[in-house]
Amino acid sequence: MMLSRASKYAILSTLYLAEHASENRKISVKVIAESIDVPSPFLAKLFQQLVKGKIISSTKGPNGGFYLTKKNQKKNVLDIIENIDGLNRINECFLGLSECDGTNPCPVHFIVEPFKNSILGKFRDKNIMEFSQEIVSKGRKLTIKDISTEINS
Amino acid sequence: MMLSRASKYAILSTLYLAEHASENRKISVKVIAESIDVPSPFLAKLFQQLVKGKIISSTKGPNGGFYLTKKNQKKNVLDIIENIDGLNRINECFLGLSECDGTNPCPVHFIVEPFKNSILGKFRDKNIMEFSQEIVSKGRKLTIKDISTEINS
DNA sequence: ATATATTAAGACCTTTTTATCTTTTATATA
DNA sequence: TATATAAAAGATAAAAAGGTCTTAATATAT
Repeated sequence: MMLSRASKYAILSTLYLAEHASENRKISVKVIAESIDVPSPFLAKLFQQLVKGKIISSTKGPNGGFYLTKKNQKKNVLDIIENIDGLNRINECFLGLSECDGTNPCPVHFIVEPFKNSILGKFRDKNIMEFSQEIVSKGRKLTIKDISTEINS
Repeated sequence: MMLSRASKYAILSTLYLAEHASENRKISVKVIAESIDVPSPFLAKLFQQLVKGKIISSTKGPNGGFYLTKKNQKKNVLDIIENIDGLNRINECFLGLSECDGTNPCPVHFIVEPFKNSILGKFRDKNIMEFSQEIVSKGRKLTIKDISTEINS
């Protein structure tokens, strides 16, 4: 019931593309990596995979970079998670039981299950673009930059 | 917002002790490891740490093993998690944002937060013994044994 | 055409987590 | 008191996750 760091990076970066990139304003890994403070070679790998999965698009060369086509914009956050982590990970029992369901539930099953449905709904019901627009309209900042570490540097 | 495998093992094994062990019926790592299908040397390490953390107790030698004292029984599941994973891990933002709270929430903050409170409550409000009794009274089996893998072996 | 900017691909490294093995120590009991 | 049994301690190994680097391919602008 949790995302890998890779998935988190992928989600944040794809949402960044949704907000800032377009077919004629492609953005390079380097720029995104710096904006949301993610290691850029690692993000490059993830983006490669997302391109293969047809969740984002890319072109090489000058003024190249990553962006979302109309089709890409219809994908949702769960597609990103599925592409990077697979669906098993997010569906595993919170306490690690192999057989955990309504008939043989773990002690927290009936707390976890509604949450899982709710968050999976959130990740499925809006497409990337709608999801992004909601974030923008509410003025939210999505960054993993740690302010306290900046003070130390 | 997730438990390590180590924490899961520790929780299940401690609950096993709560149900099956007592001061005059100590149980060895080997027996527990087999019952709930956890690697026994790994569990031995975890138990060492839980003993140091005064969450479970042990005695060496013949008829030795692990068990819970009255004091141990008053500990709760969150104490186990804290001892093995620390509390940071379970408190991290679901999407990995460094600053995620009510004022600058991530897109799923208001879904995750109630869940987190609810599950932390569950892990804190009952002590180990009460938690275990609830499981037993409901006839639940806590195992990570995978039935499908047993067919293959 | 050529130079350049950028992704693609894949090998490689590091850290963390999970798991194992070996030796030492404590203790019950015969 | 000797012996067997079980945990404690710590060294080591394997696997997974996270991260880096180098080279190749390719699209674009000039």
